[in-house]
Amino acid sequence: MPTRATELLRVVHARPGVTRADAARLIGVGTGATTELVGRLGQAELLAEGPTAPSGARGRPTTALIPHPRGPLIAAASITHESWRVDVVELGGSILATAGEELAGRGGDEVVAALGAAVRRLRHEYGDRIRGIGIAVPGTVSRDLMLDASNLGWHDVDLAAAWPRAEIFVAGNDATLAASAESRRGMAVGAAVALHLRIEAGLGGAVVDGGKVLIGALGAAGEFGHMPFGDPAVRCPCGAYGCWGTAVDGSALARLLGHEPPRDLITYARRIITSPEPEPAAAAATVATALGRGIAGLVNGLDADLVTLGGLGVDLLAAAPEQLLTAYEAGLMSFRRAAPPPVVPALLGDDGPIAGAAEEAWTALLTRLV
Amino acid sequence: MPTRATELLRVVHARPGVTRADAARLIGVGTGATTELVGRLGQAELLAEGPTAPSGARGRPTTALIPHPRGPLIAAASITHESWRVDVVELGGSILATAGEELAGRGGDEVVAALGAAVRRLRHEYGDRIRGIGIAVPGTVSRDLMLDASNLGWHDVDLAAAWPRAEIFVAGNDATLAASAESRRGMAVGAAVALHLRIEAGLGGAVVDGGKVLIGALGAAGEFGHMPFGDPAVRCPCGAYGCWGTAVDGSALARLLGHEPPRDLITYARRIITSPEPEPAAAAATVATALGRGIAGLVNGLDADLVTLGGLGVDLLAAAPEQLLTAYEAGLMSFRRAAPPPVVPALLGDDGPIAGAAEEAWTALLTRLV
DNA sequence: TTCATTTACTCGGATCAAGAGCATATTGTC
DNA sequence: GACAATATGCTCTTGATCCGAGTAAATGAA
Repeated sequence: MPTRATELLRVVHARPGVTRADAARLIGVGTGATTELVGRLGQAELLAEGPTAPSGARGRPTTALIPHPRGPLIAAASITHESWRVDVVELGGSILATAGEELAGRGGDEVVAALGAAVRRLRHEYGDRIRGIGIAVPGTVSRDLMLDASNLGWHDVDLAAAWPRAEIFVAGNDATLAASAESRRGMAVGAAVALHLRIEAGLGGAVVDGGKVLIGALGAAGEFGHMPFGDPAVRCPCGAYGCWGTAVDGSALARLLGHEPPRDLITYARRIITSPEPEPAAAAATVATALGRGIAGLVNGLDADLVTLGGLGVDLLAAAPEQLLTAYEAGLMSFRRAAPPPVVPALLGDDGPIAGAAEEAWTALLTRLV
Repeated sequence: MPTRATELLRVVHARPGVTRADAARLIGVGTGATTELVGRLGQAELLAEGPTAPSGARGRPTTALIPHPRGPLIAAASITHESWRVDVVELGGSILATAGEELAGRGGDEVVAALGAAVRRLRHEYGDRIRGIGIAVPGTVSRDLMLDASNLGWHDVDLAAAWPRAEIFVAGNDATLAASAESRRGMAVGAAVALHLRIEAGLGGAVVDGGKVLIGALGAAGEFGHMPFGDPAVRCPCGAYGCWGTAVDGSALARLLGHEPPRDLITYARRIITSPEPEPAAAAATVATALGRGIAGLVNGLDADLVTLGGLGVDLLAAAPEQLLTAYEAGLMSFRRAAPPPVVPALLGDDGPIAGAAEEAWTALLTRLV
């Protein structure tokens, strides 16, 4: 078991502003130990106590546990297909500062350098309070922090350059990190097994089991877009045939509509999906059906109790809910049909990846703060 | 973190006979703490010390840590499509006693009652040393320990009747538990993400991530047989279409060969797969291809670094390795093809499920032994 | 004002673990 | 056979953490 101090910090991170008495009950310690704990963590400049709104109940009033004004911070960054951003995040997830700009066609190393410069500026401002960084990227990250983002045409981009020798450095796929955020501060709080699917250029996702994101042996778990749920005749850029991703992303819409595959698949797909015209709508419905069927397969295999959708998945669910959910329920094993796991839009939307980067970095940091 | 005592017991369980000095290094304690720990656990009748083979190296010889002769035990049980069995398992996984018999067509409640009687006899023999039970079953187990085994025609069988009010009671699907065993004492030791697939009547499996088996929200994870990798025209008994299971089990062979689906799918399938005749061999090859393709999809999505096969999967791999592995590699994402995760027969074979039941029960027990 | 209720603080004791220093048991060398 | 080298085990001190019992403080209700 982690130490009581770590447990308390975790509780405050998960529920900032929790009352001291509630927190003590949650981690199961007596009032004596709580005094000692809160005192110690206050001395260490990790926690502070603030006033609580009067509860109206009897008894001595308690205080709220909040992040210390000089406490540690995490830099959370996100690179998307069109921009990058860095936030400074305190215990509990609040954002103290932010910076960012458009990619403007720059290459990966340039973008990482710009991001690194922003991190340095923030570290100058906040000093050693910023203890580490989490980065969400639209691609796969190897163990040695090299990024491959085929959609952006980036290969072997060294993420570590954003903050060499950082004490905490976590990087991950945007879909993976969005899933993490969704399970802690989004729709999937409390879900036993949450499945998050994110369609942007291609289909990615992640499984969160008991609050832990499955990262995979190489950090490439969640590439559900490359499961063969699709048309075996369609070749995927990955080299395999029948990949699900080729049936649900912008390239599928272009194929259905006889268009040339556009350069910006995401913007194109969003335009088609939200189009009121019958032909695009039919294509969207076809794609929604393929999405629903595949979701059912994943729910069958992974026994998820909640599915959250991000990116274009949200648009598809909004545009063709009937087709998506019908295909979904038809694909479920019969014993699941009585209570199909809900398929819902992710709560955090486009902030999911950066929020997840903050969560994962904070999780790593919390194990270090005694 | 778990207490040092628990850590030490875990080390001894994982590597019975480990030397005292090695164990101390593994859990990172000094010799002083080790003396105290081993003394305490010896007093508690959990560990004993035995002689070691002379190492030939200089220095004071150390002792081997072994289970205490009066230490706690676990009953591990397994029900298959043709028999049941109970083992008494000590710390470290050694089997002290065993009992079992054929099912002989009996119903689920009768079988559980017979198993329960065997457990009572063993408890009479070993007394309170037997602290709990783990049961592997060929079906799904709900949270309240009701078993559904459609292959045996059993529904709502109350497993708890085998030992009502047991201190430790874990039950699980045979494939899930075999995966657990394989990851601790089989081929998958050390794998980051191990995928285990088991074909018997239908296809089941499990994912082991960092030593932990994914159990799913309802305890039904690993039903990969119901992912739609198969022919969308084939209806699965589960109600969905295109389930992978329908493409790789005995029913697929029967369909390919134009046979009536036999009553005992497992024995039938094994006969077909191992047949030297060209027609059955071709059917087996077709099925092996479908298996390989689906495995690739799972590896892509879950980022496993090892795949172990159990049940008929072993026979298929032996009968048509070429077809299986070709389809497998063709289905992998291109970046994986340089080093495809190995697909190998499970080491524990038919003992996988019962060994997994023992592992899971021991894991549960180890958290309780101070 | 008084009491019930809830929470916070103080202090003694128990447990656990780390580390220094010393003791012990074996192998290898002279 | 004596001694050095090496590896391990034991004792004791110190410190951190945590629990529980008892006491004090702050609030609402009668």
